[in-house]
Amino acid sequence: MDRKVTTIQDVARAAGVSTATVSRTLAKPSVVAKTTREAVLTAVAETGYRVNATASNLRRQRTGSVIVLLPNIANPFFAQILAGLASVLTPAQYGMLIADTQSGPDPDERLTHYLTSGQADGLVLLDGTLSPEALEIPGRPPVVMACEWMGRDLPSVRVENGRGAAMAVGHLARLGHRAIGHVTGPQGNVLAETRLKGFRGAMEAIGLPLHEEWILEGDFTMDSGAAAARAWLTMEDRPTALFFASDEMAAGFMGLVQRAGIRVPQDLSIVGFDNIEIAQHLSPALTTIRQPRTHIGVRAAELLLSMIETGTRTGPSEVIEVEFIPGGSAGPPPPARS
Amino acid sequence: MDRKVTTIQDVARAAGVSTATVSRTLAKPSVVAKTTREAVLTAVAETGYRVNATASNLRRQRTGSVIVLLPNIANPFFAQILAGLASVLTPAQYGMLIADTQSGPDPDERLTHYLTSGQADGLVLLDGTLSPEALEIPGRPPVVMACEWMGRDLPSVRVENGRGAAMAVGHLARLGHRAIGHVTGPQGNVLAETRLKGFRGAMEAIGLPLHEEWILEGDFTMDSGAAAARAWLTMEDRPTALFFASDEMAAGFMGLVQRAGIRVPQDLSIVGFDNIEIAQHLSPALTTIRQPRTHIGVRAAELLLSMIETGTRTGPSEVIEVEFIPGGSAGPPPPARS
DNA sequence: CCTTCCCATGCAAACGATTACATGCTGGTC
DNA sequence: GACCAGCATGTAATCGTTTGCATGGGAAGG
Repeated sequence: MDRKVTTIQDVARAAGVSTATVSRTLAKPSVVAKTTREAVLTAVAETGYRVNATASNLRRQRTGSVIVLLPNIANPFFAQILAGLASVLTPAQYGMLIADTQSGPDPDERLTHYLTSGQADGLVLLDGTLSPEALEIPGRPPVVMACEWMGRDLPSVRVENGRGAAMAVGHLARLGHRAIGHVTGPQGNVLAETRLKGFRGAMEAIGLPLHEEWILEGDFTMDSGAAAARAWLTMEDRPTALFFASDEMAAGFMGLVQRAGIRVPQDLSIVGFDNIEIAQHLSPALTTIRQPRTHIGVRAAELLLSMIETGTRTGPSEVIEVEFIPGGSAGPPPPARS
Repeated sequence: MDRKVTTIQDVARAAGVSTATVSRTLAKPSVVAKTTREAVLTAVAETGYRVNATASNLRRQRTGSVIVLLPNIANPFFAQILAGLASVLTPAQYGMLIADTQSGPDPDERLTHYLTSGQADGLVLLDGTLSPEALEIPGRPPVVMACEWMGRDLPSVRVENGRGAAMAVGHLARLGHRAIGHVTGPQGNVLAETRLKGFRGAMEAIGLPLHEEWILEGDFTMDSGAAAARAWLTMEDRPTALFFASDEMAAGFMGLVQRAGIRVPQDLSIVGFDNIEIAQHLSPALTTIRQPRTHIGVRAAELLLSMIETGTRTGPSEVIEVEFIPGGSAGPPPPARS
């Protein structure tokens, strides 16, 4: 029966029309007469015809898919952004191709590869550590960055990172903390740097002393949060509160210091960033800054689709609001010793 | 310059050969003479030619991509499996298309769609709740299931779920627990049912009493773990230990009972399943059963690729070992009251 | 020197759709 | 009745590759 795939020719024969009419019936039903339209649709149903996407794409000079390039697929942080992207791309009939920049030897080379391979009509870039030069390819498809950003001409969708940091510091200061530290993201990462700058700015604005040794470097992972915890435990003069550039680091830190007998928030206050799912299920629940990741994905996808449709290479960037999420991990500082 | 894309014709002209030779040079370099091969490669480099994947796929009757169909993209549990899949598919020059079954109205319809749309050469299925009938499509591409399974003819890659449950129960029993409960995954899920069966089997084998009211239903999420915690807190006769069908539920449960003043493991012992990243960063670290998710993804991808290459629709299933991960969340039961 | 064979290459037909352009028909207007 | 407009449909070129078959030339063997 269905041994060979049915083509548009088969449908045309069955309906007694030309292939052109079949194609038109499926693409713009309004231009064909009602009777023929019905005949064609019946023939389609009978033969079980499905249009061959590859052939269609070849003729229409498009691919029908979008590549999402992220630093590391295994990082659950991106899962929700992917969900947001998919919720827009799927209804718009675009496939979502996932690739990461870490698995190969040269991340920039991967980007170039995907930009020139013609495998996609557009690209969503979630890795801000790539070099902007890799994007300077004539005739490349449109690119949108999400979460991170670089250069000024590349459209991006991101949150108010600096303001989030300021909200965290402000909250801790209002609780009475004066000795506030920060655990950063990886050096060279624009998110990490912006949050650090936001932290410094807020400390200065409030008039709190800034101890450079209270700024610990992390890389957004739980393990690096735990490493920061080990460093904090050995400090002679410890900050009474810490703002983390990511919830993952905050969680890794909190777990380790709790196992070392430190009480949160009685001995130490903690504020994270992102509001990942586990945050509210920790004990105590994590006080954090919410970053609406699904929404970021949605907006990035919408932006990219509009660029694909209009053929633009550049577009407006969008900055999305953050929200303060109170938890139990931040409280008043312990009474001063000595 | 690069206004129009360069085609194989341009390269052929530049190298002074036919398009056939160019194609052969790129596909099987061994069949063309050394001198011509070099001339072609030079021309390719000069013109910046990239083969048009769509045209190539059309001619070769393939798509060069694989669809991964999962219940919910936002679930971080799948992120590591995706990483495993990608680590095999990318080097093999296959694109990885991601789609979920939840976003549309009818999950089965989505599966049918992807099986018939001819958008992929193969499909990795991570959702075992779909009906097997949806797979009975003549001429469909090969399908491999990962983590879950259904039917007997569909190849799958999964872990020893029953054995993992038995390991958990055995550990708790050796610590002295006799009152052991279980929080299950969602009804109808094959993983949930197998782990539940493993739990019942182990309890019986060891000779421990089974209280049906100590078997709480969850759905693998942290929220459902928290809900189970609320139920446990209201129980008059509480189990002293709980085995959870997922780490997420265990984490959600532990957070809530800890905030209610319960001490883990002094008052209650907890064992999870999966060994998600957060497990070892909780306080106490979660005792759990490790499921090597990256490896599952790797094996599933390898299996699928071999099926694509050989044109088989069926293949061997594979069951991967689990590993007991000791943590701090399981300890001896509290001394009996009254 | 003549076969025979094989190797490297070219020719041209697919792959399956879309769409600009041509055509034929219907119906309205003067 | 002639003419024109406009609509529905058909014809055929095209998208960029891959690959079965044909071809030509050189080497090897007699």
